[in-house]
Parts: sequence; structure tokens; C-alpha cells
Amino acid sequence: MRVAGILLVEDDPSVRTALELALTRQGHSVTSYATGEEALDHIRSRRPEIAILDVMLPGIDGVEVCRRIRRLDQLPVILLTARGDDLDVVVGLEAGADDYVVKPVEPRVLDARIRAILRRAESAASDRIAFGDLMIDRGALKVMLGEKEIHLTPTELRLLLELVRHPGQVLNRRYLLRAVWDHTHVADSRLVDACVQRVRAKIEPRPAEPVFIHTVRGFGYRFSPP
Amino acid sequence: MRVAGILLVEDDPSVRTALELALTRQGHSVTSYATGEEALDHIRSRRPEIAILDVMLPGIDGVEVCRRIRRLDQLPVILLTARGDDLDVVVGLEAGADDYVVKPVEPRVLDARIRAILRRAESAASDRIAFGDLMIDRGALKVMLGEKEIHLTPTELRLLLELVRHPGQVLNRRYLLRAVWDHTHVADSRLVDACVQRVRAKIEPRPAEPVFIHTVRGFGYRFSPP
DNA sequence: AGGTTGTGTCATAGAACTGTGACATGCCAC
DNA sequence: GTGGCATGTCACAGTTCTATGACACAACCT
Repeated sequence: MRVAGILLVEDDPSVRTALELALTRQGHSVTSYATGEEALDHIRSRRPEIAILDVMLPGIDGVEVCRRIRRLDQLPVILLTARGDDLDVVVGLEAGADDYVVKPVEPRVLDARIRAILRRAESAASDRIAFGDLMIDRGALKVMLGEKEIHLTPTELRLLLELVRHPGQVLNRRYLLRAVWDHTHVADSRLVDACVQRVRAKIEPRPAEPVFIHTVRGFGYRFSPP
Repeated sequence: MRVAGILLVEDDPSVRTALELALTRQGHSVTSYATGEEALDHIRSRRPEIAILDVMLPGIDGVEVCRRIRRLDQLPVILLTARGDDLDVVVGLEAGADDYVVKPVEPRVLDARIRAILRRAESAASDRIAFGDLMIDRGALKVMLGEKEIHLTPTELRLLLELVRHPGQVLNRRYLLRAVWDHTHVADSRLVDACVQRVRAKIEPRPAEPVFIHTVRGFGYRFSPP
């Protein structure tokens, strides 16, 4: 049974102790804090595998802690709230939370959520997608065309990943500029086109008649499997 | 490609055949049964490496099969269910399942889960891993290259172990700084690079053309066996 | 203290990448 | 067909990134 290092932030001492005990019983190793500030101070040195944050906290609230964690890295976050207010859920998930649990919560359910998220995080790390001959490994950042490995430069790879993230969707140049480049570039340059062309030259068997990245005149580009 | 002996238990013949075919295509060797009783009868003689059990089975259900398997040994178990009911998940994980997959499942996703679990099981079982000529003993904290013992300094060893913990994955500098150092350092330092070079100088037969630790420009480093 | 080892920082060279703009080509409406 | 726009193509110089070795300093040992 796997054991996770859990960072717990909850200001109510009785709830904190209860959760800590319950999670410890489930075999997790738990470090808990009463405030977001303390948690953020220690998050780098403790390097937990998942964070469980109460939304209502004195000082920095859970949602804000979540945002700041997200700025640091991909650490999975579960938010805890006393009421199942719909607006809260939206705000929480927008802040990048992976899950949202309403108190009081059954320890077993919380444990199951934790494990589910950790599993998801783990499998996301090594997941591959294939579109016909084209295989993209997001974990290894490798692109294969048939048996051959394709070398893409960082920008080309980011562009391809962005397109692939929305298969079948037309993405316009402005969107791509923001997603792949810093927004510091002018919108009317040939930048996106040039990069698309470079990617095509590498992954399209016949770049003049693209199979993967299609031009949608007047709108942008669309990735769609052959 | 590693091949696993998979025990598959699924009562619906069409699903069973489809999964068996898909897993076989992925390079696994599969033995399948329609009922838990049959599976349990044969589990000792077949000695599979992993079991995939449908939860809904006539007679003994998948969760119960899982419990009985657990009583026998540490065989990893994946449970298959038609819907992602929370209660089911809890019960399944409590019964000792290693993973829980909701049908219908993409064959490559199932394959990824299988491999993840087998990797976990394997590395938990032994402290030593070998990648080609390189052998890493995590128990004794020793690294051998062929017949020769390689002396790595503590930091170098932590770096190598961190890379090896995620074989095939690209780890960025920020991540490595946190994982290997205590992140008392600025994000844009060349510290990681310098340490990677030192490790390469010791373990790579030809440091200029690394076989183990690969640079992924713009992203980070990737450990992948030759 | 003196020597040894480990570690972080820096400068630098060379390699790789990328934005840019000029121009070519293609597409569509009229 | 023709004009007007949208997109494709290309070369190259400036920029960014990485490898490498030197070095300073701290920690450690004798």
C-alpha cells in the first residue's frame, strides 16, 4: 500500500487533529499547519505529494494558498469547505484545485479521493497519445513518427502540445501566441505560421498536404488526427 | 518490451475477448476466466504477475476475489467497474486493490496503469536496479558501472536517484532543485547543470554523448536506459 | 594547521533556437 | 481572370541555452 506525504492546512484544532489521526491511520504521513503562511513557508522543504487545504483560514485563505502552490509546481490540491456553496466550487477549481470536498467528510472517502488524485497525477506523468503514426509522450517529451524519433525544438513542442490538447478545435493565432509564447509579441506577425510550418516539416509525411495540422483560413489552425 | 502474465476475470464474453486481444497486442500474455471461482482455482498454478478483475461477476464478485487474492499473496490487482461510483471505489481500495479503472477503458490507458503498477511493485521489491551496465543499489547507496564501483558524492547520488526514480521522464531544473537541494537557491542557477555534468563524467562512458542522462533543451534532463 | 574533498558560482565558447521581414504562393470573391 | 488578402517559405542574425573548466570557499579529516 502506497503512503503519501500529505500537507494538511486547517485552522480548527479539533478538526485538524481528527483528520490527521484518520489519515495517519490510513497509512499516510501527515504534516499539518493552522495557517496558509506557515504551510507555504514549509512546503518547499517538506515537498509533500498532495496538499489538503481548508478554504476558510485566518489570513491567506485556502483558495489563495492553492493559487500560490500552483505557481510553484504541479502539486495536487484538495480543497475542504464547510458548505457546498456552488460559487466556492467554481472559484476553487479555477484556482487549480484537483478536487473539492465538503466537510464533514468520511475519512474513507477522503482517503479514496487522495489515492484517486495521486494515481491520476502519476499516470498523467507518463501518458502517451497516439494519432495514427504520430505518438506523443508528454512525460518523456518525445515525439515519434512511426519508429523514428522526431526532434522538436522547445517552441515547436509547446506549439504541438497546445494544438494536441484541443484536438479537432480551431485555435486562432492570438490564442496560440498567448499560450505558447509570452504575450509580448505582436499579433500580426508570421510567427505562428512560421512555427507551424516548422512543425509540419518535421511531422507531416507530406508538408504541402498536412494530415495533422490543418489550416483554417481566416481563423487559425486545427489539429485533427488523420 | 516487458511482458506480464495477466490474469483477467470478466464475465461478458465480448468485453473479455476485446480486452484479451488488446492486452495481447500490447505484448502481454493473458489468461482469462469468466468467473472468480475459476480464477481462484488456477491462480496458484498460473502464477500471474497481475490480476485484472471485473467487479460485477456472477457468484463471487471482483472485490471478494480481490480480498481472497490478498490473503494469498501480494499479487497486484486492478478492479474494473462499469461506473465510477464513489462507494465502490472505497470498497475496492479497501479490499486491497492497487488501482480502479472505469469501463469502457482505452487499452493504452489500461496498459499504462498495468505498467505503472508493475514498476511500482518491482522497485518496491528490490533495492537494486540495473540499466545496462549501470547498477544502482539503493540499499547500499552504491553505484556500479560494469565491474567497477563508481564513487558519487552525496549530492551527485541524490541527483542520480531522483532522475532514476522517474525513468524516461523529463525533469525540469526547478523540480530537481527542490527535490535534490533544499531549494535555498535561485531558480536560474546553473547548479543543476554543473551537477549533471559531474555525474555524467563519472557514469557516462563518453560524457559528450551521454547514454543515460539526456539533455532536453529548454525543459530539463531525462534519465533513460540505453 | 594543513590537506582533502565536496559544493556552489562564474565566465566563456560554442551550439541550438527563434523572430523577423521580404517575398512567393494560394485562396476566395467579384 | 483578376485583385486583394491570407498563408507558406526561407535565410540569417541576434538571442538564448548548455557544457565545460576554473575557482573560491566550506566542511571534514588527520
